[in-house]
Amino acid sequence: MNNSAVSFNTRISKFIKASENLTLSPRLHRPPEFLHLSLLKKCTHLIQFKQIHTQIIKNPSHQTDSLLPKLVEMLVSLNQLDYARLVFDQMVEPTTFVFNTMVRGYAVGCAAREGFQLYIQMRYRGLEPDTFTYPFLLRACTALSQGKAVHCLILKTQGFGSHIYSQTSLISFYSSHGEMKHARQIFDRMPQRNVVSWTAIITGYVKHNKRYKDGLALFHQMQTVGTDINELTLVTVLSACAHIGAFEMGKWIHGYIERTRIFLNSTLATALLDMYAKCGYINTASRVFEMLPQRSVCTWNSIIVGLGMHGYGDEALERFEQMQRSGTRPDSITFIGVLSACSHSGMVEKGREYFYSMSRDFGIEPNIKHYGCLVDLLGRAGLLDEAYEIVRNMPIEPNGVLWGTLLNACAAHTNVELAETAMEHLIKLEPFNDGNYVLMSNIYAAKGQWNDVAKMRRFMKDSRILKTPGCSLIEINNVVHEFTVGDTVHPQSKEIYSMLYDVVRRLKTQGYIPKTQ
DNA sequence: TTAGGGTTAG
Repeated sequence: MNNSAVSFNTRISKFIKASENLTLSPRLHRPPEFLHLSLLKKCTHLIQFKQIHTQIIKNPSHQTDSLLPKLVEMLVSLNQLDYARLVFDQMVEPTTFVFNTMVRGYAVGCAAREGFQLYIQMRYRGLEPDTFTYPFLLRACTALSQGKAVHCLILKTQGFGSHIYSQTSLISFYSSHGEMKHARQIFDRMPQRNVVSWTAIITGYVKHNKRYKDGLALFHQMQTVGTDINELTLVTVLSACAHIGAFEMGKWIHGYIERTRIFLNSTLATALLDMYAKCGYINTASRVFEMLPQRSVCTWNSIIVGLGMHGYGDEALERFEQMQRSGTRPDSITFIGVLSACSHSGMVEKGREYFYSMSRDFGIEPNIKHYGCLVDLLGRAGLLDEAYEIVRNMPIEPNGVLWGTLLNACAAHTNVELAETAMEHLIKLEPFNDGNYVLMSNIYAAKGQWNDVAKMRRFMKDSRILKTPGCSLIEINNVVHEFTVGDTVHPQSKEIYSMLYDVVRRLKTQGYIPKTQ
C-alpha cells in the first residue's frame, strides 16, 4: 500500500473513532455530513468506500439525499457496479438522478436488460425521466429492438419534439446499427440542430455506413446553414476525404484548421495525416507530423502506416524507433503498420523479427491481422511454403482475408497447387467474393490451363456470381465524381468517353497492350 | 450525471 493510502487509512480511522464518540453525545449526535463527503472524494480503493458506507448506514439520518447518491455515483465511476447496486438498493427514496446514474453504469457493460428493469422501477415509483435518462438508456442498448423500444419511450414521454440529447443519441444509435433511413428521418425532423447533431449524422454516414459522399454532402449543407464546426466534425470529414481520396476538400479543411486556429489535438492530427497519406501526399503528411504540437500513439501509427503504404519501409521503421525513443509505447496497430511496411518493401528478415518481438519484447499478442501481414510478407517474397506453414499452424482460425492473402501470393508467383488449396477454403468462407474466382481463373490462365479457366468461369456463371464492376473516383472543384465500368450517368459522359478512347489510342501507339485476361 | 471523433492484414 502506498503512502497516500496509509495516510488516508489513518485519517479514516480517526474519523470513525470520532464519529462513534459523537453518536454517544446527545448534543453532537451526528457527525457532520460534509466530512463524509470530503472523505468520499478522496477515496481510491473499494475498501475505503466500504468503510465510509458502514459509517453512513450507522447513522440513519445520513441515508438521506446527499451521501448515498454521491457514493453510488462514485462507485459507478470506478466501475464498481455490484457494490453501487447494493448501496442503491438500500436507498429508501432514490431519485431520478440515482436511477440515471445506475443506468449509466449498466450502459458501460451494455446491460440493457438491467437498465430497462431500473427504468420500469423508476416509473413504477412515480418518478419522471429527465433529459439525462434516455441517452444513458440508449447507450446500454446493443440490439436494434432495444433501441427501438427506447425510441418508443422517448416518443411517449417527450413527444415528437423530444429533447436534442435524446434525438442525437437516437441518430447515433440507429446509424451505428445501419439504419440510416431512421437516423436521417429523426435528423430531418429535429426542431433544432447543433454541431453535435450535425456531426452525429455525418459520422453515421461516414464511419458506420461507409457512405462517404453522402457524409461530405451533408458537411457542405452544414456550412450553408451556418452551424458551428468543431474539431470532432472535422475528424469525421477528414476520415471521409481519406477514404475517397478527396484531397482538395481535405486540404481545404487543413487550411480551415489553421485559419480558425483550431488546436491540432492528436485525434484531429491522426485524421489529417491519414488523409494526406491516403490521398497520395506522404511528404506533406511527414511535414505536418514534424510540426505537430501533440503526438500520441495514434499519430505515430498514422505516419508509420502511411509511410509503409507508400513503400517507404526504411522511413517507417525509423519512425518506429523514434517513437520508442520518445517514450511512446507501441500498440497492436503500430505493429500492423510496421509489418505491412516490411511487407510492401520486401524486408522479410526485419518483418519476421518484428513479428516475433511483439509478444517477446512488448507483451502484445499477435492477432489475425498481424498473422495476415506475416503471410503477406512471406507470400510477396515468394516464400509460399513458409507462408502456408504459418496459416496451418497459427493459433487463430484463419479467415477469408488470410486465405485471400495466400491466394494473392500464389497469383503473384503462379503456384496453382497452393492456390487450389486456398480456394477450397475461400469457397466456404467467402462464397460470393467474385475477386477470388477471377484471381484463380487468372492463375490457371497464366499456366495455360485453359480448360480450368473455362471451368472456373462456368462455375461463376452457374453460381450466379457476377464480377463487381470496376469503380473509380475523381475529385474536381471539391466535388467527387464516381464512375463504374460502362456507366453513362454523368452529364458529360459523351465527352468523357471520347477522351478515354483518345487516351487509349495514344497509349497503343506507344506500344501499350492491355491485359484483358 | 446527458448526445458527436482518429490510426489496423488480401
